[in-house]
Amino acid sequence: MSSSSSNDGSGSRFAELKSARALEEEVLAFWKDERIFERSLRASEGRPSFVFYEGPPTANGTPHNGHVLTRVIKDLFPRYKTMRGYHVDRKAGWDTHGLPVEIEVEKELGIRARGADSREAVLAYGLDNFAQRCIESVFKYTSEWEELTESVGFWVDLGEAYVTYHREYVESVWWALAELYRRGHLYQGKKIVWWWPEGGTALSNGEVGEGYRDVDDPSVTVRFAVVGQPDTYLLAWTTTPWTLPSNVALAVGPDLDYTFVKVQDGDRTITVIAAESLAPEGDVVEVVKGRDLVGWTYEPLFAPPTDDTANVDLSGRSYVVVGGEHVSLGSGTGIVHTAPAYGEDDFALGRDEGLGIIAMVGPDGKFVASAPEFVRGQYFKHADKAIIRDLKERGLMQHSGTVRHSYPFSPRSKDDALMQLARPGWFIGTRAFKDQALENNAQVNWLPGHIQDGRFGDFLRNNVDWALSRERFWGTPLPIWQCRGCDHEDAFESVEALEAAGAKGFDPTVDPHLQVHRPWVDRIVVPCPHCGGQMHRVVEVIDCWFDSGCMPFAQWGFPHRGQERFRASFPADFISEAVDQTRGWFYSLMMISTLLFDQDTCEKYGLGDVGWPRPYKNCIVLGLVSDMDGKKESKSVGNYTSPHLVLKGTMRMRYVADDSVPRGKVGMVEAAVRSIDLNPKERLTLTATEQGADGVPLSPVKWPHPGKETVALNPADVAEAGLSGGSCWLRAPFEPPGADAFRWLFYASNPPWTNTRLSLRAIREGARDFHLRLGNVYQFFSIYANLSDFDPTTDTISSELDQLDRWVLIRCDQLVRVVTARLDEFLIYEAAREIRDFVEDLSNWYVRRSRSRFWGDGPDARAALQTLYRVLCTLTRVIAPFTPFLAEALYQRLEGGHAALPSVHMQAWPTAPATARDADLAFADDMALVREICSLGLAARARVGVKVRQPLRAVELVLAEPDRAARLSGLLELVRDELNVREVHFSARAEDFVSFQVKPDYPALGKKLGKEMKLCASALAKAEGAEVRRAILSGAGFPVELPSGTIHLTGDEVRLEVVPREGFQAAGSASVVVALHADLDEDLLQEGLSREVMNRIQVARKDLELDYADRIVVVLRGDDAVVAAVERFSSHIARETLATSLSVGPATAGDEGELDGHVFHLDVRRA
RNA sequence: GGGCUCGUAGCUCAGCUGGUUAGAGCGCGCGCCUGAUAAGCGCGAGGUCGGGUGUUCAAGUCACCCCGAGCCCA
Repeated sequence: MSSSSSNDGSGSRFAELKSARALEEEVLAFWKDERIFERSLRASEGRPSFVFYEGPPTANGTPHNGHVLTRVIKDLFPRYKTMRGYHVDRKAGWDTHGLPVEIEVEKELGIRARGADSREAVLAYGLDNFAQRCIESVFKYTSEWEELTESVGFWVDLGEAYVTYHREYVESVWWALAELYRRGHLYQGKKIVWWWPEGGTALSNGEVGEGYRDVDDPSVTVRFAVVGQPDTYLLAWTTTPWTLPSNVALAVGPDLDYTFVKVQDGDRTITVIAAESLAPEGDVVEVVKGRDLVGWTYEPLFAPPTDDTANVDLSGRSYVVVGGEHVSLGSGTGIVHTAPAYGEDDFALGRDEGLGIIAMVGPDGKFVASAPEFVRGQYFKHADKAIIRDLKERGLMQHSGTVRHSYPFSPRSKDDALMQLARPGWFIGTRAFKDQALENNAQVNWLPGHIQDGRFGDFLRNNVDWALSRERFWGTPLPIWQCRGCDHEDAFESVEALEAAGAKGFDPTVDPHLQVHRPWVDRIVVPCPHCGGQMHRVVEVIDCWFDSGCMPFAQWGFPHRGQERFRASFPADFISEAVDQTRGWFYSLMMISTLLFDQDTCEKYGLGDVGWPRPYKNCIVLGLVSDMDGKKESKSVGNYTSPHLVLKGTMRMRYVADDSVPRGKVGMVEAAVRSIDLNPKERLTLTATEQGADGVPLSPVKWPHPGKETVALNPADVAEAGLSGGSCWLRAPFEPPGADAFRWLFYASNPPWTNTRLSLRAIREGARDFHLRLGNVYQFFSIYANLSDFDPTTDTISSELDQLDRWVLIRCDQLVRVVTARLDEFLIYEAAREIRDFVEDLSNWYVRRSRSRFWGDGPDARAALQTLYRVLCTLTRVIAPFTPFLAEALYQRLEGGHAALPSVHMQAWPTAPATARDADLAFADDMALVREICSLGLAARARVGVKVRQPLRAVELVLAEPDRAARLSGLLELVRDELNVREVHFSARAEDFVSFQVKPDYPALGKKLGKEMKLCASALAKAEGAEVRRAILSGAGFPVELPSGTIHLTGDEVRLEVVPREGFQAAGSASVVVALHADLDEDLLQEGLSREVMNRIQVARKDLELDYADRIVVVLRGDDAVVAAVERFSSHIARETLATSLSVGPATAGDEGELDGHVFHLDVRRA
């Protein structure tokens, strides 16, 4: 591209803009060939840096529209800040560890059988091989990610990407862990976790959150027989009967009221105890406080286990009533069944109250050997029924039913229910740092602001220690080695540290990245410095959120290497991810940096005084991408707009052949049909390959969801398109909107933190508003610039500016000023709207009103070209961060031939005076009023019913503020032209056809008058408007009687408005009334007729498909009126229509044409 | 069940610290323009600002309650 593009065969300096797709391909090729991204980075080296952190996505799934959103938001600020003179490193990253990867591999290996113990299967497969497969899987979709990244124009350094499984990265994470260990923040403990028995692992909060689903579970109220009080029972409620055999206590609220109620149970009467408000119907015997029950004991429901398969520890108290603050009256009976092995509150209570513990269900999800015989060996979820039956038979069941509630399942295997389980594991003591984290949080600039005290602050305030360890395989290994001989243990921060401690067992034949992973790392043993025994690594790997939270330093391998890079890039100025990362990356980043980079560490590594916030200063929290109806987009639901369709106009789908689909139709879910939004005549084209030329035209039709990324087709259409193998291509019947339009939707349709309703339709609509309009302006410019050989390097702008030129330049300055301010505040949406409004003004007022100026060849035409050129050049820079392709294409066309820098993205951001001059502001106001006048004038014309082509004698303007008239005088020519009237004047007899209304200026008077405001308003309403106006204009002020005395209203305290009186051809707003003189005389009619003739000639020009500059020869005939009109305006007509000759004569016999009721014949040909 | 966000025209959304004809774009209807033309422009019709109760001279805007949606958490 570059300068050669200005010479693309047409010989024109300013080349045409292509379709979005062609243009984007052109620009991508240019960026690649000229290595523009690299050069922009190199060119900005040494400048102050603006630090951006890329949150690593995981590449083992295909990218979707949510990723497009994050990528385009992330791209905007680095581009902007680069133009503003900063150096912005953009190091890509990949998240490569964790359960999702393991699951994917297990699926591939076919060992992901439901309910089976996948741990055993993985171990049987061999961890060496498994790890290899994980590495391969991690980058399974890399090419798709890279392609999408590139095609939406996200400039990020993929070549230098950090990868969380790389040895350098792992060693940084090890360092962080070793630091925490040394400071005592990393400890081994026991904790209730959500446990996935089939997977043999605990799940993180995030993972658990994904798996919640509404299900029907048992809802049972059980009787616990009170010791020493025959036929008296405590009632406790649970939805997990399988935990009842592990019950060791009942919890009551000490301050709650409990009643003893006599109820009938078959043929006996028993007494049951429950919270007063939740007790069953019956005779109330007694009411006591919860604390009165504390210490009571009861019969175990089931015989206590006799061996230790259940990890029984009944050394503490058991089968006893205890007080618990967590007991509420929200549901149940106010008495809480407590099984410390299987619940978080229960566990905490057990710890605080010194309760025993029974774990009748093992980590494999099955009842242990010491469990009651009838459930022994059963899967926990399957045991509920047997337990309920047993309790019923023994008369211990007060009530049993079912309840619908949400319960978590494995997010990776939808049928595997999770259970809570007390597990040993490693934790980070984050709770002790809660206050520091909150302090840190308080300094972050969150967008939107409510995240700070809302979602994120809330999470921090309820902080619990970070359950770090995972009993899995593919993750950063916990770098802790324990001695088997004594209890010595230590944490190692690197391979080097291990070696220094005399570690043995490294396998030099294996890839260095794998050496720091299981199983190889497990083979490394360290001699124990105390007993001379051997230290082995603990088995756990860590939560992969910890990996990503380390990225500020781990991406550079800090502190083992890259110290300089890290120092220069900590903390970040800007990060952004979607709201679902609040408890994910945003949290892990902040917590790790809060803990790790205290003053000592900062001093040690020369980081200086980092302080708060760290590690990010500004964070845009993005909303989700949803379908047209606000439902979360989902490939498996089918309400999904393919990014490929947006970018390339095609999409690859799977298909099912179904003969109930009519021929010529393609079945997809309703939301998808509406998203594509074809009009009734348009069809998608079905082909076997992406480039397939021929194809079968199909119209989308609503269909029950055929499956993930799948459409339903009639078998005959399948055959006709020659499909095989289950996949097909669908092509849209229009030019794809492209990356810029895609980006623009995310910037301009709503603020980024609100959910974006995505559809192809919405993208195309947005593009019309902005791209098409701007493209048209450029096209207009290029036509006339090329025609008149405009040369921006030599043409100079005249010192005396035309009014429109002056106006558009003021507007352009204002645009720069406002967009700069908004972007500095990270307000993308507001900036985008400003741009859109400017483009509207440029096209619809500047260009449209200036059109005739471009036709000539004199100084005014040059001035117009030069002005428009300057505006376009500025605008190109302003839009560069938003729509980088269009901006680059425009830049190359406008400046490519002579620019000092090869790309707009290397250019400096435009500058404008910090504040506008008062005169300019006033001028902009005046122009706004002129536009209002034109709008009202056109409304009045429409009411009168005369076409705009017919000139009218005059308009009269009445301003609410008459002193503005003088300032408008220079702009009235615009009004005259736009409204097609011969004269424009300010009415001398305003009061004849306008009445004045006076209203109080509420903001001004409200504060002053308070309660008297209403009285004042009604007094003004009753007063004669014209009189008030005179009083105010005279300076005396208008007197109003109020209880507190008489006040004189000044011009600042009232608002004068004008209203047209009945009977005039007028339209008005509060500030101006525009009245038309709509009477037509012969003279006006004749001119109108001549305009009709001109119109016919122009239409004929168009029919002949002439070029803009082609000359014509015109022969026309008509009746007397036509001849007279044409003769009178012949030179004008000839000039306007580029006619070299214009002959007119009387109509002859054969003439049948007609013009406004006149006989008319026209003949136009190229001169 | 808890937290956060949101509910303004048929659709997508603006509406600043409360201030008096509640705006825009799209869509729709009518019309205009014709040297940006498979473009451009104008006008118009559409809203009891989710519902209710308060505070205030004044509420789309503030408070409380209710209804509905989305997300997060449990």
